[in-house]
Amino acid sequence: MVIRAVEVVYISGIGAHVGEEVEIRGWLYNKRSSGSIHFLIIRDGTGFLQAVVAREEVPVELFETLGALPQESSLTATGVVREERRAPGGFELALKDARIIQVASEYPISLKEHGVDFLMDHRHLWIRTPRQHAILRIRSEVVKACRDFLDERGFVLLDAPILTPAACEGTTTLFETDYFDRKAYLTQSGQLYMEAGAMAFGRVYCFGPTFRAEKSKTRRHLMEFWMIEPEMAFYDLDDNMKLQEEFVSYIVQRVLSKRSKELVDVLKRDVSKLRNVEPPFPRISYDEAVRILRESGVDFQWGNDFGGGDETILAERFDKPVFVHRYPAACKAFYMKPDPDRPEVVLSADLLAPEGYGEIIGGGQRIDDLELLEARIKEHKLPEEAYRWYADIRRYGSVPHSGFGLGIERTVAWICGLDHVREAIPFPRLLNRIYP
RNA sequence: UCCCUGGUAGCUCAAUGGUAGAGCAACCGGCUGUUAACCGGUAGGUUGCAGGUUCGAGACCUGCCCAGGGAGCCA
Repeated sequence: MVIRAVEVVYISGIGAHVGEEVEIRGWLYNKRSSGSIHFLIIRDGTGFLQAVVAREEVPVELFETLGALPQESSLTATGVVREERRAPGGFELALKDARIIQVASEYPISLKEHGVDFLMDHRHLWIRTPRQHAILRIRSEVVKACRDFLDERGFVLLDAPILTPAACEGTTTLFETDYFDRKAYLTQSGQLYMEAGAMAFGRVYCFGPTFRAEKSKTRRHLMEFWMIEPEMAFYDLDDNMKLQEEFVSYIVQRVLSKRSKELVDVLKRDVSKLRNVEPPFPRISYDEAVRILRESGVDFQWGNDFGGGDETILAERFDKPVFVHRYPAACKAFYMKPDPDRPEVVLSADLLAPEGYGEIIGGGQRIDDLELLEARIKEHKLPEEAYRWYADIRRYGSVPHSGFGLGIERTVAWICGLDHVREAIPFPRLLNRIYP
């Protein structure tokens, strides 16, 4: 049994150990020196702490070793915690002893500015910095909030497969792979499987990566992104939107209450724009959206889908996320239920985030009539055999049902105020970029 | 696939068609409260690649490669 002389603590909880001798374990983030006194900034994953090394208080060899230690070297340090106004964070460690675990090679990421390409090539190291910590911690909180919200309401997590036999929506380009001499595709949505799940469990959701082989090159696109997709039996379009606004509000308020430090201190986010994200959200129809665009001087043809610029114009009209419902059927996937009052539009709703972050949710009520679904599968020239199980859902106890998919990275980018979704995921897959 | 912008030291960037430079990082030295510490010094270059124009090209022209932003498509 190892007997430790001092308690090992994490920097995040250092304030509870003032006056005590503790050990911290981590990496050298930065150091400064005045000749006879070194200031080591040590990070341990939970935070950053300044350790003070005074020449007269440690052995000469240790003083010199620490003074020459390269950035990101790993070490343990022991000393007494004290409050100190001059130290970043308000506390510091009066270092008594340290053990170097590894002397790092020359570290590529300096504390000065770097370009995006360079940082992306070093993403595995970039995630060690405070800004990336803030973003990725918020991502972690967003995911937890999503799951807590649904779990508390009795939803069942039902994981969807990633390898699929055919396109879910038949529109976007899929990544193809070999499945023992047959073709298989990386999923672009778990929704179809969730519809089966909703008929089994009532309310379900899946959460996982989805893949789109589109050659998109914008700040809103990733080839691989994470989506949470709830699906509810006996929900119509209005029930669906009501759930969504509660869901999104819950996520935003959770991040505001648990991660405001990251949001405000590190990311400098203007949180006043997030505070009023509470139900209800405004709802406009596709027709109204077209009217708004035309009033704004956009030459927009009824029947087209909105572009990124159009979405920004619409979202700018409101200080909350806004629903755009009842799109033309031609814009949407084959399984969307037509509006009984106007068959040329479907009972879909997209949720547009404010401040130009675009569509964060796409969803709608699904076709529950077997004949109509089969007709749509034919119209879209989809392989009927592959969709046989999907049609079965309408064959055995069909009920009205709805669902939606929320894109995690776009949601995180919006909440954090990022200018690109690539920072909202630990290791982004971008067009022409699959390293690291 | 298309449009726009860019590619110079490890990194971030300068350089009227006329001797390729600075800051940071590295290395050597100095400094007892630093805050992306600071001060002095050393070293560091096939200017993305291939052609062309010119007495002379990092700069101008052509092609290609790579990256960034946007369009289309989407969450």
